[in-house]
Amino acid sequence: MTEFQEYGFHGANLSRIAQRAGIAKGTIYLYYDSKEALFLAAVGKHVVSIMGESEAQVDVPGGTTKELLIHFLRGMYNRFVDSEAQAVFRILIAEGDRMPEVMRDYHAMTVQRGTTLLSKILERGVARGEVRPGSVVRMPHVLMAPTVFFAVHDMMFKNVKPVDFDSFFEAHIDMLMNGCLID
Amino acid sequence: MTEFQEYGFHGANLSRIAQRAGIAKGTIYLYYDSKEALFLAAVGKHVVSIMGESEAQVDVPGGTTKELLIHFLRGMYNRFVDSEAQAVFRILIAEGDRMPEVMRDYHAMTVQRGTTLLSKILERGVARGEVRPGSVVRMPHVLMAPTVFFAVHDMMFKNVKPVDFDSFFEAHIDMLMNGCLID
DNA sequence: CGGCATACTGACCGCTTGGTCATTTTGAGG
DNA sequence: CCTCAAAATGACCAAGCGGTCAGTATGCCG
Repeated sequence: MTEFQEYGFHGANLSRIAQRAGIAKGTIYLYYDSKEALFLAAVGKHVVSIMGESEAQVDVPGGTTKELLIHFLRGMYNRFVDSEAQAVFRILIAEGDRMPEVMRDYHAMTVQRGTTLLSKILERGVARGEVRPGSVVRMPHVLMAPTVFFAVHDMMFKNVKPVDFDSFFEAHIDMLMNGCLID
Repeated sequence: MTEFQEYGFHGANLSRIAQRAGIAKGTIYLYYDSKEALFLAAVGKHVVSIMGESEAQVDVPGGTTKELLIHFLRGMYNRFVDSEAQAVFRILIAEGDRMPEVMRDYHAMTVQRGTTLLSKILERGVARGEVRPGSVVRMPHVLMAPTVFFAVHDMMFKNVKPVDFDSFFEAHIDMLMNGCLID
């Protein structure tokens, strides 16, 4: 995965992968038919592992909607800050077109799952009178958008001008709770 | 650019690039020293062109803060929906590490410029009593995060489960204006 | 210890491709 | 129509890499 992330699919070198793994190049072919098969296996494995963590998130504790949202979003940030998850994310942005079925899985494990859970939290919040019904409830994607932004910004500009996580998270929560305009 | 976007740096093929350009492979080397030089030139040119458009955005018309924000954000979405801008964005995510100085330029032309302008709008809004001061004003990144999310989602999942732009934009504006919680 | 199957190795092969350069084409000026 | 310099060409080369396979190491069992 590291090799693929650093060099991309074409740039990745099987001799180097073998070296990193502490085995000989030929050994790879005892377990995988081709470079592509190895690549798909590596990506697929990590997509599954993300699903596992996401699954655990579904068991949210009781509490106010605000608490639930903070808990859920913090979990998302944690997952994205993880460098292996970021490696998968990055490589799927770059080379996802070559593997539509992996992209379907990835979508199901990330966006689909995330919006589903957010919808549950929000609808529960509407029922409790804690959440204002409206377009945000119908499009929960916008609530997790800053998470993705942070991950992308981190990948691209970590060495140019990093963004402080705590301030960003605070602003994220502040925005989704109150907005920034006075009506 | 198209070739690099489709195959990545390593996967891009100079014969094919020449063919697309309607010239012979050798001709490339009359103008560029190497594949890398060609790549950097292509990316650099598009980074500059994005700067140009961004520059134009600085001339915001007068109006309420809400109007200014909508105008500014709509401009950002338009820029990101453009397929060439997306190609540059995608390739910089994938291969930005190999060209730190390009990344610095790109950061200046996008995030830096965007946050600077947003800050101006917000501070003006605070002065006019239209904007609630707080962490969002200090971290305007979160206001443009959904734009980046939309672009990334579009790149990755266009063929899996596209998101309707109008609904998304509406939710974005709704969130930044009002938040979604009732306090 | 010996026999044997399984796992592993890395030198090797053939193909692809970045890069070169002797040769050809172009077109401006006389 | 000729000359000649600048531009363009594409066959060619060398290097690198995905993939193979004959040979070697390992370790279980009788």
